[in-house]
Amino acid sequence: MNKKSKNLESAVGLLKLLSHPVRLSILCNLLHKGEMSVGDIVAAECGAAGQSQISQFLGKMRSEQLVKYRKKGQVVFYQIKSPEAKKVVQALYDIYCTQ
Amino acid sequence: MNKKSKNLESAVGLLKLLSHPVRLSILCNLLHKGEMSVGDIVAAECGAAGQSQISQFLGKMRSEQLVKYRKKGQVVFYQIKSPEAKKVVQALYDIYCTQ
DNA sequence: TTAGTATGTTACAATAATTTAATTTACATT
DNA sequence: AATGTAAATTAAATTATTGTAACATACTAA
Repeated sequence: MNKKSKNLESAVGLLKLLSHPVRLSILCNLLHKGEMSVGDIVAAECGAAGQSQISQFLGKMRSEQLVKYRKKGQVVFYQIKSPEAKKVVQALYDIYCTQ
Repeated sequence: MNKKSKNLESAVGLLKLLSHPVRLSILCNLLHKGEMSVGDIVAAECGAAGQSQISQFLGKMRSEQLVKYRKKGQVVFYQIKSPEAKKVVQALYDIYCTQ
């Protein structure tokens, strides 16, 4: 696989993970708050997704190295791990959420 | 629908269109060349997608206002129309294609 | 130990996206 | 008119994503 294809696939891999309103919203919240517990993440989505779906999304983003977590007691805190994800989410925020 | 949801949906709409290696590659080429004929676009993909699929992708991106076209004889030239798309593709290029 | 709370996992139905081939339309050339 | 070329359309099969419910695990507190 040449370099161009690898870059494309990396970018597309990230874009696919960002291409869901709940996942993007979670990442946007994490970007601005730094760290959130799963409970806070679920609450912040205001019913747009249930606990199970959000846990699945977090699991996927974790397995793709987009986010990392730490556990304190029974509470799990997530934050964004990927610098590329941070940059793209910030760019989207600048484009769509500042007027 | 509140403003946050609208912003999210707009961003996700764009991201979904960018989330395919051939579509992203087309947009990246258009960004840097300014304008390309469908024939040139198909050729630039080097077999990664056929004429039919590329035409379908262009049709979708046209209907979503991401690109615009002009016709000269039987040749159709495309260019990027959406400023948001330009910004995000450029951001991805900066992140993944400069070292 | 029992019960409660936080989070994760599994399985499956529903929906959407992708791929491919065949066909069609529009224009150009002989 | 007949042929060739550029691009678009349609349709069908395949594959991927999403949404939902039920269940499981891990920790906490009574």
